[in-house]
Amino acid sequence: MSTSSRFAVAVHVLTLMAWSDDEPLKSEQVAESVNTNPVVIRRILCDLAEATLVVSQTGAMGGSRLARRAEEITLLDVYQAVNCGGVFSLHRQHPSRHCPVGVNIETVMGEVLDEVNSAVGHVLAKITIRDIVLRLRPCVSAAGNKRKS
Amino acid sequence: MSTSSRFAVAVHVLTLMAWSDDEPLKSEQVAESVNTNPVVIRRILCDLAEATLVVSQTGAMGGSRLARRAEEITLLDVYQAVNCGGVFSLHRQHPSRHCPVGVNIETVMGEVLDEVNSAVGHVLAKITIRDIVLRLRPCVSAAGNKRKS
DNA sequence: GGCTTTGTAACTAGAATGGTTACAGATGGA
DNA sequence: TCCATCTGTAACCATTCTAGTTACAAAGCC
Repeated sequence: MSTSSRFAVAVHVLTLMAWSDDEPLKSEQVAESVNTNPVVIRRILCDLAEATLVVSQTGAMGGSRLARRAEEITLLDVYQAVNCGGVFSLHRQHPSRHCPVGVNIETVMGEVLDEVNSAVGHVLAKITIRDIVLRLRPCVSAAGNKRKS
Repeated sequence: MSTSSRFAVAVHVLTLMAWSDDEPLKSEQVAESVNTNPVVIRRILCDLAEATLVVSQTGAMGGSRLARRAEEITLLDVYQAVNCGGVFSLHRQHPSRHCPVGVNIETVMGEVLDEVNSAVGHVLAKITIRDIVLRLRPCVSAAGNKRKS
């Protein structure tokens, strides 16, 4: 019943960069949009940089920008970059080896976990950061239309 | 990067009951196979009972058994019964409402979360406790063959 | 009535998450 | 060359979650 919000924030960050069209963003600007601390953002940016999804530059006038085009970054790339573990966890303690169920349940549930994770990956691989930007725009235009009426 | 093992344990428990063919199991017996404390098991059994997947009886000679046949309990039933939350979490703090991305990213990521959760459900709905028992047996026979050679 | 077992509350230890401060190192510009 | 700026990262803290544990009331069989 607990997962981290790192994935959602990472997508948010990349979407901001796609939105801001190649202009480097400072961690403080991003933090303001996400409503958190700049260090939290920089930690996530480090993960994204390791996966070559963003490029960061230190120093004055530095910041981070996308390392690829928005349509070439899938949510699966992001999911793997921030390494949020699997959908569920296996047993903490190994079950009894003297029980016919206990001795093999970990293997079987491991297979189930693989199937589930694979299904998640399949969904995420079909969605790119560009798609997220496009899904965002209708909301923005709707707001614009409201003002007009 | 953290989920609970409640789902894996719940499947383990139900599989034990399917294996033991309608003979009521005490929480202490189950705890021995899972290698944990009986109270941990009883807590999970309460969730499973609320979802009418098991029936428990207090008192001497009490215990728990399946409320339906093993082939009529899917892993999706179990997943929902132990309510392990979704695959990932949305933002802890709401993003800035003054940013065109921040103001709508929660909605969009909520939709993505729904898609992913739905894919997980689709996989889990196809696997029953009976299937888990069947997946277990080859391992057991393999162990038997080893002793024979 | 007495023994057994579940249901549940209360407390604890340990881990994970995110927030915060602090600072070294890189970078660009005056 | 010096300074202001920004990232990368360590260290620490508060909060939350998980599961382990003890304890006990209530239910149910013999």
